Order: sequence, then structure tokens, then C-alpha cells
Amino acid sequence: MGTSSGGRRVGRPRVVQRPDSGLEPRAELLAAAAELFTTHGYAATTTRAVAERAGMRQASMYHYVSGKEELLAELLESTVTPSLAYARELLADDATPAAERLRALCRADVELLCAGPHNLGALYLLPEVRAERFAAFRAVRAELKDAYRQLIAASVSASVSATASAATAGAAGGASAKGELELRTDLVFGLIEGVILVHRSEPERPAREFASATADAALRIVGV
Amino acid sequence: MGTSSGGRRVGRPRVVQRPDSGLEPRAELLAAAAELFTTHGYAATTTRAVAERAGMRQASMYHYVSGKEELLAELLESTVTPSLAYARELLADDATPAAERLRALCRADVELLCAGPHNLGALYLLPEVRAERFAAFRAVRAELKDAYRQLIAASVSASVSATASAATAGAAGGASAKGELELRTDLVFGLIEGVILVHRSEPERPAREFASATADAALRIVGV
DNA sequence: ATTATCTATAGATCTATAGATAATGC
DNA sequence: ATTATCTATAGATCTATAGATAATGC
Repeated sequence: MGTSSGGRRVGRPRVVQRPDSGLEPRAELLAAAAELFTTHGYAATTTRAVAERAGMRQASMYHYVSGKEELLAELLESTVTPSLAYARELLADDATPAAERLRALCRADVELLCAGPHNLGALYLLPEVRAERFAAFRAVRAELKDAYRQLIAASVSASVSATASAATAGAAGGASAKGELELRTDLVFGLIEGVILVHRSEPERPAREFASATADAALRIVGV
Repeated sequence: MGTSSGGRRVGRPRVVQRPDSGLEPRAELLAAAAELFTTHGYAATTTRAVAERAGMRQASMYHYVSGKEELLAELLESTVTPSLAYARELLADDATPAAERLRALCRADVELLCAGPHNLGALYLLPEVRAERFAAFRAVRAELKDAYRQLIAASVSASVSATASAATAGAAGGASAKGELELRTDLVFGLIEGVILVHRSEPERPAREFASATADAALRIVGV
């Protein structure tokens, strides 16, 4: 295990020595890529910049990853996987009211992405993500969105059957019930995403509070 | 005037002739840049790609613009300027209730950006926009956000004084009144931005309806 | 012997300029 | 003469590979 600090390392020494970050070289590369991709963009970030920030020369990076794409793929998945795992737990928990579970998912999602050192949420929007290479990530994300959809549907139907006030549901006739659900899902998903982006401008606000306020806003949008 | 179609044009003919688009060369370049920047990203778009899509050779582009940056700057300003103009009108109109004006601004903003052929809203998020070169754009955008802030403040105070139900205002003690306003503004602004991005996935939904639904959602977030 | 790193570089770009060319205008 | 375009290209990258090197391990 102890490859990190301590004993001398195998292999030719790095030309520029730095205070041991405690991270494995691959993790150092990922951290460097996260910072550079979010601040300068993916296409504008060179392999040299990533490697050098991770403390090694450009060519040495290829000992650990196949190139920039692999770094992006891994970063993308690392942002969405924890949210999805939590979403699955929530979907399975049929003891808690749906609205409460929806609230919990919104909070967790915003907090996870706002609390990290970089704005990894912004990576979702890179045009490069549409490439075939990142299909796996897009699938995971679609599954997360579907979890939102299910929780919203359950929240709405619980609210309607409880209060019988169909007025809250807006123009939900019944014919366009599916369209209504799709619309609410897009509004909530848009809020979550947009709010994460806006947060970057005001990073001094505690992520915890902000996530909680966003979750409240999401429930108000859904109308429960 | 009639430089567009009709009579023969001055100068060496283009090597690849195309059905006259009716646009001036500079406008053709802007349209090409809009498409490429939004689909492939700014850094990943080459001057060659822009020029060729506009029907001219790479070098000819420099006859009209100084480079990619100028194209981006112009596209950015063209997306935010109409919204800001409308926001100023609304701020001046003290005959209409604030909540109604806020609703109108949200609608217009979403509709303007969703109705266009490309997702110009996504350009806001390019990391390159943080560069000094685009300070003018960022200033315009900050002014637009301030218009939101003012309309939200006016909506809330009208609502509170009318119904005296301070409960709607959430945890608005009074000490953190400014923080509350800032929070609501970020939530609404985040919703507007996020929703524009989400819309791209489902472009078959009419922009008009979607904008209207978003405006309703914004008012529910604000709590009026 | 194995490993992690290095230096060097070929090949493929991409930008922006220089200078030529093929139209119209007068 | 003026204009819009073209071709050609210098200079500056950037990526990914080849092969050398300087450690540790046995």
C-alpha cells in the first residue's frame, strides 16, 4: 500500500520535486485535470498543462492514462455516481413520503457538487460530452434524471389524493399528464443544474444552506 | 444597400459558390460561429471551420473580423442585449405590479434564448468568457441580474405588505434580509439559466409554453 | 530486472500574415 | 483603382511515440 509517502520510490526521480501531496500519480493527474478543465475548459487544456500541474513532464502522463479523454470520462462519472447511488436508495425507501425523498435528493445533489473544490457540475455542459466516448456517463445521468421523474410523480400524486386540490397541478388535464410530468422534471432538473453553476459566483455562501434552499425551491416548483 | 443578393459582387469570386443565403459575409460568419461554438465548443472550433461554413476560405475571414474572439464577443452581446433592454422597460413601468413584471422578464428571457436556432445560452458558460476581453459582456449580464434582483425585491415587499403573511417569506428575519434577497435572486437566475440548457434536450416542446411555465416556476420560488 | 520517469521529436495541426488574382467601377 | 477573395506559408503550437536513464529490488 504505502506507495504514497514514506520510503523512496522506484523509477527515475521526477525532475521537479514537490512536497508530497499524498496522492497517487493518477489521482494527482485527475485533480489537476479537474482544476484545469473547470477553469480553462476541456479543449483549451493541454496535456502538458495537466501533467506539469501534477508534477510530471507531459510525456509521463501517458504512463497512467491514455490521454485527456480518459481523464474527463473519469471525472464525469465521479460526479454523478454518488448522486445516483443515493437516488436508488431513496427510490427503494417506500416508508418515507415521496416529497421528503425528493427534497433529500435535491439537497444531496446540490451539496455534492457545490462542496467540492472545483465546479465539476460545469463539466456536464461541455460540448465534448456528446461524443460517443462518453455515452456511459450520459446513461448514468439519464438514470439520475429518471429518479427525479419518479420522485416527482409520486410526490404529485400523493399531494393530489391528499388535498384533492387539483388546482395546484396547474393545467394538468389528464390527457397531457405525461407532458406535465416531463415539464416539472425539466424545471426541477434545470433548477438544480443552473443553481450549481450560479453558486460559483458566490462561493462564500455555505453549500449546506444553499442546497437546502434549493431543495425548498424545487418542492415549490413541483407544487407540493 | 442591395449588397445581399441581385447584382454581381465586387472582388475575386469565391472558390466555392453556394445558394445566396441573403446574409452579409460578416453575418454569415456570425451564424457559422454560433452553430459551431454551441455544438463543438469555442476552443475546439477552428477559424477554418467557421470560415468554410460561411462559404469562404480560412484566410478570408480576417477581412471581416480580427479572429474568433471578436465573433464570440459579438454573439454574447447579441444574446443578452435584448433581454436587458426589455428589463429596463419593465423597471421603468411602475404602473404594473412587480410580480407581473418579473413574470414577463422571465418569459422573455427564456423565450429569446430557447427560440433561436442554436443554444446561445450555453455560451455564457464557456470558461473563456471570464477573460478580460469579455468584461463588457459580463457587465451587461450583471446589470440584467440586477434587474431581476430589483423586481424580486419589489414583488416580495408588495406581497408581504398585502397579505401580511410573513410565513411565505421563509426565514426572512430582517437581519438577513439582504442575504435572503440574494438567495432568491440566485435561485431564480439559476432556474432561468438551467432551464435554457435543459431545453436543448427536448427541443420539440414549444418555446412559448416552456417559457411561460418557467416564469410560473420562478414566481413560486420567490413565493408570491 | 523492473519501474517511473525523462528527453527528443515526428507528424499533425492551427493562426495570422504576405502577396497574388479576378472581379467591378470609373 | 478598388475590392474581395484566393493561395501559400512561417511560426507556433500540441499529441503521442521512441528510446534513454536513474532509481529500487533481488
